[in-house]
Amino acid sequence: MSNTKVIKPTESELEILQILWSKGLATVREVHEGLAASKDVGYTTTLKLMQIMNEKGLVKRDDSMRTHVYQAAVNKERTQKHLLNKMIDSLFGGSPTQLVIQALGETKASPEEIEKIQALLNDLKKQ
Amino acid sequence: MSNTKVIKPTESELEILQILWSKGLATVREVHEGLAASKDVGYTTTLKLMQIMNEKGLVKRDDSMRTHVYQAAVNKERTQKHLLNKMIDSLFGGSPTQLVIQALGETKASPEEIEKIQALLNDLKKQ
DNA sequence: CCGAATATACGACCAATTTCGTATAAAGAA
DNA sequence: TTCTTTATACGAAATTGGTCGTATATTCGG
Repeated sequence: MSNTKVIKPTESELEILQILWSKGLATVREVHEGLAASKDVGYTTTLKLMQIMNEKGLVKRDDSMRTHVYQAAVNKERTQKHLLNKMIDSLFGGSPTQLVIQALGETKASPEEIEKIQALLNDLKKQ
Repeated sequence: MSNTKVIKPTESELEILQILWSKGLATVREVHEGLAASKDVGYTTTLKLMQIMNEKGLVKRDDSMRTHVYQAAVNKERTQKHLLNKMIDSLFGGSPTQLVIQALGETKASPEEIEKIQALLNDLKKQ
């Protein structure tokens, strides 16, 4: 009953999910305006993409009104985690540590953020 | 003169690069056997892929012998970093910290590895 | 009521990726 | 030498992701 499906959004789908995750509910027009802010794309392209995402189960929609209202159907953290794990496996030989080291290597992380991570690490060591 | 090229290997190309990075030098047959261990694929498919990668400059090959010998032409760390940054942008709102937190969240990192990361963080804080 | 604006549906196209069949040449075994 | 195995080259089908045009319906302003 839970979400054991394979999550594999494409690049474009991820962009749309980003917007839906931040907005919660959104119409195609709203999502499209979000996309159009950073790239050049036609309205029907966005529409089609979202229709396909609906078929795939990546989003849900309320089509009881003429203007459909969409929302993400996949959990943000779970999706992040899933893709992250894929990358860890395929690029970092299964070692999350290697990935973390690379990610921190050239980072612009602020001191506060660094301390947040340190706190997390201390917790991890304890158990 | 240096490697400012856009690195964008596909999924399959990444699998092949993994093998080349670990082996250093390898023939198509060797790479193919590596791939075939985990997925079902024909020999000529692997061959074709590697030929294309050669054209793209992702690998180099020595074809002075009948059996060509390949090696990766792109740097492993640079490739990792590049793809990591892409993921940070597209999935974690540009925050490497968020990615790190997710990656550490459910990790199987050993105490030694955690300390390695902590040492790195201390260095980062200093400068 | 009528025309413009705005919505969804849907088919079709294009480019990139992946797949493999087949041709051909070289090497090895008998 | 002759048959089998093992290489590479190459063409082409199949798939997938992304793009958009066009048809059609609904809503809205005047």
